[in-house]
Amino acid sequence: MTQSPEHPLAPLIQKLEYSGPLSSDDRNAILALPYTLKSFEPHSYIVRHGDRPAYSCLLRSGFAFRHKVVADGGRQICSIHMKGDIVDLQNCLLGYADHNVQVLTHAEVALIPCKAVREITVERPAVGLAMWSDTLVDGSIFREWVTNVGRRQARRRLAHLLCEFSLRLEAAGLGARDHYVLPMTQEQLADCTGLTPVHVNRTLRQMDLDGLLERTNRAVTVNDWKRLAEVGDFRTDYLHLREDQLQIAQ
Amino acid sequence: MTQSPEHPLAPLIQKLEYSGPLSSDDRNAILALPYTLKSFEPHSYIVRHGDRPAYSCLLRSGFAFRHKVVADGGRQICSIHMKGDIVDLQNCLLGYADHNVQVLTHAEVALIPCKAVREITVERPAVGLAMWSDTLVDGSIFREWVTNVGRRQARRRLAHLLCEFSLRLEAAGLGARDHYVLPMTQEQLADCTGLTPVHVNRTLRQMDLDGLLERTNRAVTVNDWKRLAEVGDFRTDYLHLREDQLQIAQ
DNA sequence: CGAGCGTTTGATCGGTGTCAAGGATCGTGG
DNA sequence: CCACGATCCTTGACACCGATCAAACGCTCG
Repeated sequence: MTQSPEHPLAPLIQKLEYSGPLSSDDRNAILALPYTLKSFEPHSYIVRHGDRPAYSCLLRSGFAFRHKVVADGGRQICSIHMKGDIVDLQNCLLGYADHNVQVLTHAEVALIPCKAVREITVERPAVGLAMWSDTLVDGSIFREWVTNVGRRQARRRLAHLLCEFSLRLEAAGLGARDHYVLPMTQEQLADCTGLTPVHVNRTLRQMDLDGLLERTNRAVTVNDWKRLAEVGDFRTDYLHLREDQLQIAQ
Repeated sequence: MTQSPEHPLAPLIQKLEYSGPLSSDDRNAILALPYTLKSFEPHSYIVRHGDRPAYSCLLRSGFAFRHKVVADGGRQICSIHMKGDIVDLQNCLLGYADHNVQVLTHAEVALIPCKAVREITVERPAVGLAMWSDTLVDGSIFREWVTNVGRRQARRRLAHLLCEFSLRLEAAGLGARDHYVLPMTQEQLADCTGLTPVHVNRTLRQMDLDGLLERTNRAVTVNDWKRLAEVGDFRTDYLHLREDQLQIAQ
């Protein structure tokens, strides 16, 4: 994206500008936030259910996911996060973590003190509004996941999930909607969709046979995005992306 | 609750103080927000998917729910709302509604212009933080719903939903956790849990037979709340209620 | 080359959906 | 005060989607 070495907090600006451009004062205030850099090994936890973290984590590279564990040991993944996402913004205001956050791959993170997050929202209301907007988009995505898991059949569910990834990766500049790297195992896909790994395997295989997509290792190639979106009952609106972030007309 | 006639926006203060007390200046600023009163007949829509509303709706009485419709006509309810909830705060910042909001019962609502909502967050940062917190709690509840619908069996799912209602109603001063009025049909419970009405009926009946609860019309009596919480794999933490709002020790 | 992890596949099981019909309750109007 | 219709609840028989169990296969990385 950038030739010059990127400021560690630059992805945050990019993300917060999803809801509209910020003034240069606002951008500078974001870049002036205090932070500590940290990296996480694959599968390690950023936050555990019950923690009372003093920092917010900005994902600078890699992928992370939120999940909860139920009584019988089952796991449900509630969301996937990528570069630019703040994965535990809520802990700053709510005090304790109500779920786990774990990295998928190796990940680079910037830790921003909660206190600084609260302060910037007071001193620069536009930044506060942008963060609030980001939280609202998060909520919108959760609603779509409730719907996906609650009311769609396996095939649609998986297609929907793949469509969501493709657009979010595209918007974040991490891939193209019809060809991208998805660093998730079938077991993790199962935990996103409330299915079992076995059934995810069969369903993906069938979609593959039907020519909907091709899989090589973890790369996904979508042959006909529009068709996949139809199968997945997928609408882009809930992602609340800007027009110019959706490069190809849907 | 109050002897003197309550200010129409008072429930909003009560709700925003879930995350901590506000100063009297902040409270007065809230009460000074412009608003219009409106009532909705049972089953009528407050907001439809795709709308671009200019107002936020504060629920003053009655119940409402958010829902989405999928390709085959199925409906998924994403959340239930009660007195004090702002049911479409997100539209103020995000521009358009990504889902439907419908009332369950007759409901009294106060419409607050989006502009006024944005302004108060700038002028009174503490109010902005409280609204943001409220959005974050919303998100937490959505995550729990994803988990509930994705990874729990029908019996646990329903028990969990009933536990959530009981605590939220108790916190809002609308009932006791072991006895309350739930104005939902079994079809609506099914749409909350991703089940069919028939299966909800059978499952509730079995819970009734097992002595977990008693149902008369729409009133629910919980015989042993702790046991219901166990069946529902229910933890209170995700609701982010204050200690003093949970009257009975869990 | 072997271990470990993830993927693939088959056989069978079970929880929930579907279809269908009857019963209860409640508001409304004669 | 009763009749009626509408809506919701209840129940049974059966079907099916996805879960479970088990085993083999294929990468990839020491």
